[in-house]
Amino acid sequence: MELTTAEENYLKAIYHLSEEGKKSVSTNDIATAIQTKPASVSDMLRKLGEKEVIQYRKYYGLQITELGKRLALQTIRKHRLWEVFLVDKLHFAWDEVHEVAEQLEHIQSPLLIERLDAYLNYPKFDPHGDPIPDEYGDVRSRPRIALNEMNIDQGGQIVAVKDSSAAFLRYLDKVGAYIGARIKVLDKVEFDGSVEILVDQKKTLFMSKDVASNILVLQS
Amino acid sequence: MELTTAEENYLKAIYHLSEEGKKSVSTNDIATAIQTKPASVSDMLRKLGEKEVIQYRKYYGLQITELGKRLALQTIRKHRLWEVFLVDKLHFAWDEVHEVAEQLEHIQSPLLIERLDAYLNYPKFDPHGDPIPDEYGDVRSRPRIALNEMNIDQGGQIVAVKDSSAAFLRYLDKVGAYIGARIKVLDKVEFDGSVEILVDQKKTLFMSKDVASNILVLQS
DNA sequence: ATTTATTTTTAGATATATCTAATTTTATTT
DNA sequence: AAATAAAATTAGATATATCTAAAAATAAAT
Ligand SMILES: [Mn+2]
Ligand SMILES: [Mn+2]
Ligand SMILES: [Mn+2]
Ligand SMILES: [Mn+2]
Repeated sequence: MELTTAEENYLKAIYHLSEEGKKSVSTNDIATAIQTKPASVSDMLRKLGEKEVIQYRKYYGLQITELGKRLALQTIRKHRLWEVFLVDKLHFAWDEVHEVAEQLEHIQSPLLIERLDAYLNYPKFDPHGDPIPDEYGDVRSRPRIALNEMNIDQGGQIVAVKDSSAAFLRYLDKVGAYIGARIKVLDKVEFDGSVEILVDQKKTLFMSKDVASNILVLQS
Repeated sequence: MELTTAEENYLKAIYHLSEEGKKSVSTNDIATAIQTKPASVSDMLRKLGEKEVIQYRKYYGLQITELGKRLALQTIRKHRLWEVFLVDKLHFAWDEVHEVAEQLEHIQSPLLIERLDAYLNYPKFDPHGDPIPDEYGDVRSRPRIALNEMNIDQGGQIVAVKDSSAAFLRYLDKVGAYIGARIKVLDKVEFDGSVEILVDQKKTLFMSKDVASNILVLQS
């Protein structure tokens, strides 16, 4: 069972939406995620249904199948391994890797991925803190909490970001929030949900609720 | 000016055929090289003509333009850099790299190639001894002679192979002929053009004219 | 100089992936 | 419950890339 590049992109989007969104995934959601038109999505859903990577009933949502999950996780694995390569070996910034990994994830060669994984020393997380599935699609996920949901005086370590857009990542670079940083919540503003945190026991940072909600913390 | 993957593959084939074949490149030659049908080639030639990477007159051959050469060399540069990466870093055998490089060469990212080149320490030749064009398309070519055209007692160093097929490369591995090996012609058989050579001053090897003609030597 | 053979191009299909506009189905209001 | 709004699908185009079969142009042979 081989998928085209377009099919892999759709399936990956469907997998991500299924994971987070809980309830059923809508045609419009997919169209938004993948920057295309709903008409194109309908067409593709029919094809993905025929290939049995989703279960699809017209007008009623869809459900990703076990086969679909396995294939999506394979593509995600490739995407994240390439991101590690770009950052660790080619010294890309973490906001520069996404577009390129979006292309590299479609290269077909099991040997390549096996070797790349070994070369990178079997990394468990990508530069944005997202877990890298193993070759069987198993994901070791850590219990993470959004920074805006922590209470005053609670501490932890930044382990991932929800938003991987270049704009957001560059903002984090600028204010000095990075993956691995140890943080503690100093204050929370009831009114707008913004927070004040202490980074690495030396620097205080104010951030809006919007920003904080996109930072994931492993509590200690 | 951006080319599709298919256009890049055609242009690369046309460039290679133009270089070696001397005279004009035929539709059938391209079809053979690229494993497609002449009808498909005709169609593509029209498109490549419109994009001005070749000069095309129906029924009379074609000529690659300066623009076309520049773009072809860019793709060739990418292909060969990836081959070096696969062999040097991921420990692929030299007969395993071609298919994968054929895909990787189409990844669009100037930064990626720039960084990859630096990471590999600006290699000048790929694993098959072929020169890697610089970012401006300049190729430093060495004067090379086919092994079957050398005379008895002449010596040199194997620097490249003409045929990069897995079958041929594995044969060379098996008999112990590799790029970098120092060789000397011990004997030539008039009748069938086969040769006997001394490798690294210790091992003698017999090879047919067909094999010898695909081994390129830098004479000393 | 015709005839024949070869090469190349065109015509017409098929497959993928996308779009706009129209239609259909489901969901929400009144 | 009927009317209206929203979401999803289908119809019909366009663009790329490929194929087979037919036609046209060039090259080779008699
Ligand atoms: Mn992608
Ligand atoms: Mn990532
Ligand atoms: Mn290619
Ligand atoms: Mn090569």
